[in-house]
Amino acid sequence: MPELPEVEVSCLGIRPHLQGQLLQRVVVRQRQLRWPVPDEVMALKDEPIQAVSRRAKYLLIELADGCVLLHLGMSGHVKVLPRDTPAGKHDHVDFVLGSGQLLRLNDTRRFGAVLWQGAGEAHVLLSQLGPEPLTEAFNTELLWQQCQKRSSAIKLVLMDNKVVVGVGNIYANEALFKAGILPSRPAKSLSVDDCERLVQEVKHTLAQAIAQGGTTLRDFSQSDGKPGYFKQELLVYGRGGLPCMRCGAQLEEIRLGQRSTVFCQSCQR
DNA sequence: ATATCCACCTGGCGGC
DNA sequence: TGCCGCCAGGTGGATA
Repeated sequence: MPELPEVEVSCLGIRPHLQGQLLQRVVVRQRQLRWPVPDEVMALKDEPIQAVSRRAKYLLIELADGCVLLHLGMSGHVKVLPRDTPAGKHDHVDFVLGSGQLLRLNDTRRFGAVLWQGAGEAHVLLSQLGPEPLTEAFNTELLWQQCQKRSSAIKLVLMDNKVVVGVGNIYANEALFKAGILPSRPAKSLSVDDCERLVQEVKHTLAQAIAQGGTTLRDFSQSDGKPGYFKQELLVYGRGGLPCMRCGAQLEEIRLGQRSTVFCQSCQR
């Protein structure tokens, strides 16, 4: 479920419920996520929440002495619920708020994580990350320079979070299709023009998905806001073997870096 | 440094 | 129905 747009929409959704509230305590039912939930987080007591933000696919809950980092992995999601809501399967962690509500992390596959970053420190997992895709820091020049250094397929470069964060498998497929670039093209072979189109389509696709998610996933305090998502907008992802929406040719499906990759032989070069 | 592959975990689906 | 293999939105880490 979570690519960058879902994380951003989650961030926007939970922020009004968390910001300015007291984080009274943290209830951990399953400590073993991708890494064990750190002691510092387990021990939190009556900490005012100063802000809620996002970096890459991490949600940041900012406190006075540091920051709780949440990563949703492949199957995680967060919800704001009344405090007395019974916990169900895979409801691993609750952040109990002074408002009478709680923020609940549910993660079936447990690839997600809860981490701690002390005030003034940069968590090692965050310190190596590339620019945010929706900022000016991610631009044609940067992508082109990164591509010059790489012999691997452009799709892999696009999904490398040292190059740019937040471009997962769905949106890599989509953006490459819209930019008319074959996913398997060696990154080195991209022209400045190719990079310009690609940067533009990455930004456009992510922004559009956020806008859609924002309309379907508005209320995080309800039991479920499971989105109609962005699914109806997908042009290639999940459509291998089906006709290209643009030219009608049969879409190809291959594996690239062990990830499913779909493209149109005639629309992408 | 870079590229490749594996691992982590649960559940849903198609095929037999 | 039941069992089996395969696949899934991520990404750190081991290995060559």
